[in-house]
Amino acid sequence: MKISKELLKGTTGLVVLSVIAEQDMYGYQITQTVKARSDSALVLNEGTLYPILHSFEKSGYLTSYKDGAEGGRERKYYKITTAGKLFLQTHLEEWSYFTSVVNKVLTGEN
Amino acid sequence: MKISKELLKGTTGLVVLSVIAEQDMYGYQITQTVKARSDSALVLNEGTLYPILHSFEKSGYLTSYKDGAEGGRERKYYKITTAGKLFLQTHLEEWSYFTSVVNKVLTGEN
DNA sequence: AATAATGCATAGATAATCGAGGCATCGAAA
DNA sequence: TTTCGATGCCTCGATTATCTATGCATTATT
Repeated sequence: MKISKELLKGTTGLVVLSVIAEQDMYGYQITQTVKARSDSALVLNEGTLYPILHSFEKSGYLTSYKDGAEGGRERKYYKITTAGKLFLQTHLEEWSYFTSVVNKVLTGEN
Repeated sequence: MKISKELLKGTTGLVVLSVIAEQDMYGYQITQTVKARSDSALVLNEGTLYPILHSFEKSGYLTSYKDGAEGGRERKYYKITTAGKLFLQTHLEEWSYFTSVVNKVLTGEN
């Protein structure tokens, strides 16, 4: 098993996909969800989030649709695709493997 | 507790410092040690490793000395300093916290 | 009326890592 | 003996994830 560059460089994409996988979400909602769940340890900058959403949509991992909520203002919701679920699953395994391997090195096991 | 940018971007420095903390090591030895311990999952590029060693030395986390081994060729050994140990300790805690927080978000806990 | 929060988006700067190269020594195989 | 892979250190330019800053609009609060 080999760890991809993207995962080594950051877990942002993984985090974003995983919260959308639970339920359709719009950008601002994603930032708030991640922040809340991480006790404010993980903060998604908009300058980071939106390009990721756009690139995932372009890659076919997400689709988007506009919705006006309950008579309120319009939001852009993202929904995970089948390809996105597959991508998420492999990268979740990769993350798990990555952390175990790093911990192995850090603790000096061999 | 706040996660530093460096940790978010990579664990390379952490891994490097932690292996040197166990015993003095030279560059090539570090790459081989990390590779062996990680079942070849983590590979330190020389273009990544050497700049890190130099910057850690400049920051006072490492000192270096030349040694000819057992009548063999000369190698440049790195040794961790007290400041380096402190740096390592805080960043180990940070890594641990970071992974727990990411896992929390990924598993949907709240 | 003003301000903070919500909501989407992009552009330029920053910085970690990569890929490729340079150069030298050493041991083993051909 | 020569050639080639492994060892050993190093630097430079390119790539790319992320950050900071900005723009603009709507909504709720004070």
